[in-house]
Amino acid sequence: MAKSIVKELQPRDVEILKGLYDFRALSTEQIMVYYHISKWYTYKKLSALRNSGYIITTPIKGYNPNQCRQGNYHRITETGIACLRKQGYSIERRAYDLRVRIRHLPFLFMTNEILMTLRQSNWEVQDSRDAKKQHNLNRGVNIQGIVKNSSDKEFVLYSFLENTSIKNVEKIASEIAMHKFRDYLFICRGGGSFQSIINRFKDSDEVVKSQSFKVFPRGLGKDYLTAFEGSEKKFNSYLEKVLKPKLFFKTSFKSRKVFKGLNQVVSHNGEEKYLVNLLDSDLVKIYNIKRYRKEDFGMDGRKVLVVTEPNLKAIHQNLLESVHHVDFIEVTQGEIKAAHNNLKMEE
DNA sequence: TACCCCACGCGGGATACACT
DNA sequence: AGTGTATCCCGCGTGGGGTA
Repeated sequence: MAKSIVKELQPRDVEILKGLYDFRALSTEQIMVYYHISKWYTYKKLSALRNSGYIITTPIKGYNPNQCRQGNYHRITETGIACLRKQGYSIERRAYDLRVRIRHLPFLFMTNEILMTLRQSNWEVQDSRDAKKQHNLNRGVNIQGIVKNSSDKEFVLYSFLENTSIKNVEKIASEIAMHKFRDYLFICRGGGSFQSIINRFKDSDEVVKSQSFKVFPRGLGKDYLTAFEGSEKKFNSYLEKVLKPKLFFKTSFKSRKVFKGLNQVVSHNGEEKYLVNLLDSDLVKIYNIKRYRKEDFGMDGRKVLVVTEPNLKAIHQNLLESVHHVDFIEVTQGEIKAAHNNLKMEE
């Protein structure tokens, strides 16, 4: 049978080519999910694009360590780029500039997955190259991208696979010490790297100098960031909705002293407490809670009510073990995901 | 022609078992 | 125990059949 080629370029074909140009490499699955194409038609579409010379396909190796067939990934060719140019896109890079080193591929896949997921909800994303270019950063820095939510807050993104070397973490620490950003987002694929990031940065100078320093396991990160866009306001209104009447937010309250990071008072089971949402495992928040000392609590009288996730609770408790005036409430990842779907339905 | 779906083939790690 | 061989299993993706 003759090989199928692209007869008429569809809008979606162009989008796929644009995606490959932006993200440099995408797996079959990523294309399938991101462009909402049925499984088998994705294969068909991709093979037509391939046969027409727009893309080049290579098997993935080393991404899923315990699986032999890990699927293919695709990159755009010079022909594909010419095609984009014809469609009116301003194109600066050549196919040669978009090639990916094999060792780098797993990192790229993971980061792309995050960037694409965020771009689908209300985030603006910049990949590492764009981010470095715009902020005049050395091309060797490990920044994986910069993401901006709907309230224009910008986070610097770092992502990690299962394990990460001490050397790598230290390199990132020195980058953070050096540059001027204040908000950070760390996304970790495995518990190993999650724990190493937490251990390295808890109570560190880097955290003290930051406004936020959020550390997520990959799945929770994707669900949380798409559901609430990293906005405490959106999260708070969700929380109030699901927990009423047990919990509601106080708009006016008196304090003899203002404690940094403790600016949200709630009434929980009839008791006034400071609410801190730790679903993002923000190390700045943890630092602030720890500075609310026993004497402060004695004077103020409000406990801290921490929102945690069942799988992270032990870690959070451990981080806060020196603080005794803390209560926990749990929100599961599943509930976050469901909240997101519900919000989508309402739109 | 664009799109969707199913059956099956394929590759190779994992596992089980036999043999030395 | 260590090595060789057969089989299973899993998930990817092609070929072909189908619909609007």
